[in-house]
Amino acid sequence: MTAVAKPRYQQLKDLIIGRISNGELRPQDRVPSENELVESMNVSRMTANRALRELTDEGYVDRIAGRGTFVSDFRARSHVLEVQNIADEIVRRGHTHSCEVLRQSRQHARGEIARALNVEQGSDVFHLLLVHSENGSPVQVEDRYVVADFAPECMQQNFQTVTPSAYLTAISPLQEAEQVVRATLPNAAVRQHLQMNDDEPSLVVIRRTWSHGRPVTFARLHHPGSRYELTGHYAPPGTPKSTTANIVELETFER
Amino acid sequence: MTAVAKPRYQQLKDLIIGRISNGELRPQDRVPSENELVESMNVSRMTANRALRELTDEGYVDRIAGRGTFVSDFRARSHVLEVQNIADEIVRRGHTHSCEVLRQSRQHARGEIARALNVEQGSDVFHLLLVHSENGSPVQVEDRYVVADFAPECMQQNFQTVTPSAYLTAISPLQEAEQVVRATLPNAAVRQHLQMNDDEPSLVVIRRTWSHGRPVTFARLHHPGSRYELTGHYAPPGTPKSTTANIVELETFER
DNA sequence: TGGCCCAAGCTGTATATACAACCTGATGAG
DNA sequence: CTCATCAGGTTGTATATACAGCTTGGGCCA
Repeated sequence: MTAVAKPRYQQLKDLIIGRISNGELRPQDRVPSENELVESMNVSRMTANRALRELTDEGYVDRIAGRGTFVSDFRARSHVLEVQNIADEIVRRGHTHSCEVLRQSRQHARGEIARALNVEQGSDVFHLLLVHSENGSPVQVEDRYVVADFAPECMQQNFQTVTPSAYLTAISPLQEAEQVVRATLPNAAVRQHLQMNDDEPSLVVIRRTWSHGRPVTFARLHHPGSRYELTGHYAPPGTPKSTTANIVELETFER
Repeated sequence: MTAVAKPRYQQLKDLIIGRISNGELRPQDRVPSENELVESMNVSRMTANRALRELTDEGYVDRIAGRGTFVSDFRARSHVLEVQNIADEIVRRGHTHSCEVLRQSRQHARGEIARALNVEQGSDVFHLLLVHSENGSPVQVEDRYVVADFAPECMQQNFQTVTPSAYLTAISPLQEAEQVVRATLPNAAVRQHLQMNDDEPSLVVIRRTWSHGRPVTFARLHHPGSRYELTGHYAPPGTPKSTTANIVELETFER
């Protein structure tokens, strides 16, 4: 038990992250100000300042001089996890998102599913199979497994209106993700759902997501290669924002 | 001219980043200690501490209590930009990397190349075309353009031994990157170089990289879909490292 | 009523100071 | 010669204090 006392600024951060994680503090909610933390937590203002400043850097909160500190919209944090929610992505492009639910069942985890979610073989999991469309054209087949006791209300959800990703992040913040991207020729079922040509490749994203230190969901996301691409932008934390303004859209490239 | 004075801790950071960027400070070199900065820069120790601490968070330097502050090995920083160097990746798997140079020429940037690199039409650029192999099996066709005045020695380099990525990062740290991932059917030339079947899709990564605030290189990286996948792991900066230890390899999955 | 100004509270930065923990190299005892 | 100890430098953390700049809301004045 090498339980050396954690630094006080870290204790403050853990306290606030905890309140955000368990829903006590929700996006847009006001976080105690530095001076309030000084009083209630018995620390100096510089220590409270460091805790809140680091939480800002890590995307948990936003600070506005003269107003206060507020819990970030999850949107602001999600960039850490890259593309998380295809519905948001589509809406951000100004297009309309729709979704068809092909399967929504409870079953026993077997083989690779149980291993991926790190649960016993035969444990209860939910299985979701959805097709997401952009302006009526299918762009993603979502084949997702969710650990049952993480999301007990899963069978009552209407995933046409709230995507699984949005639902899961609403239950608890997703803290860690792992993904694999592949190019494959899809099987007949996927090809049919996505209205793809016979020789069209698909871009497959296999993603596992953690919450509170354990895997909670495992998804295979199939996309038509001709109508979907993944984009990413990476910059170290200290990069001044001005440089990103120079970035030109790559979408105009034709191969 | 809204040239309000930058905060002093930021000035210190810029100063040190500048010395790293221009090669004055190289990996493993000692960075001035907090007390040295206090004396030479006329700041308080807390200000110097903040500058060095943030540079640590951003991956520029490593600090060891009792010893000092040292410029990071670039390897430690590269994770920010995700997969950068396929040779390192292959070596890390314990395999052998080899590379064939198909083209290494100077030419004038046209059309999309000039736009992507944000240079005048007709500006000088270097064009590289390489095939990377893992244990003798080709895994990547690298089709890269480099702004000429950024890397004037480019034609003298032997890219069989040092990959363009490693060469470019050695010249100057890459600070920002943008990438697009697509699944496509490759053209005949790429298919031949990668020894792919007729109906095999390829995973294409299109990447632009910035240094000192301007794009310096633009690359199209083609991979055989059956032998290559992209993997990524995302965690917010504050995540304790213990959780990552739980992560199981996904490579065992078969589709 | 409408507009202005100001006080209060907030964040952002900067300094001076203090103590603890850590590492290294020199010194000295055996 | 070998080993333990110690001094000095370094980072890590914490506090008290100060001032600047921003935002909001209330109250005053015309």
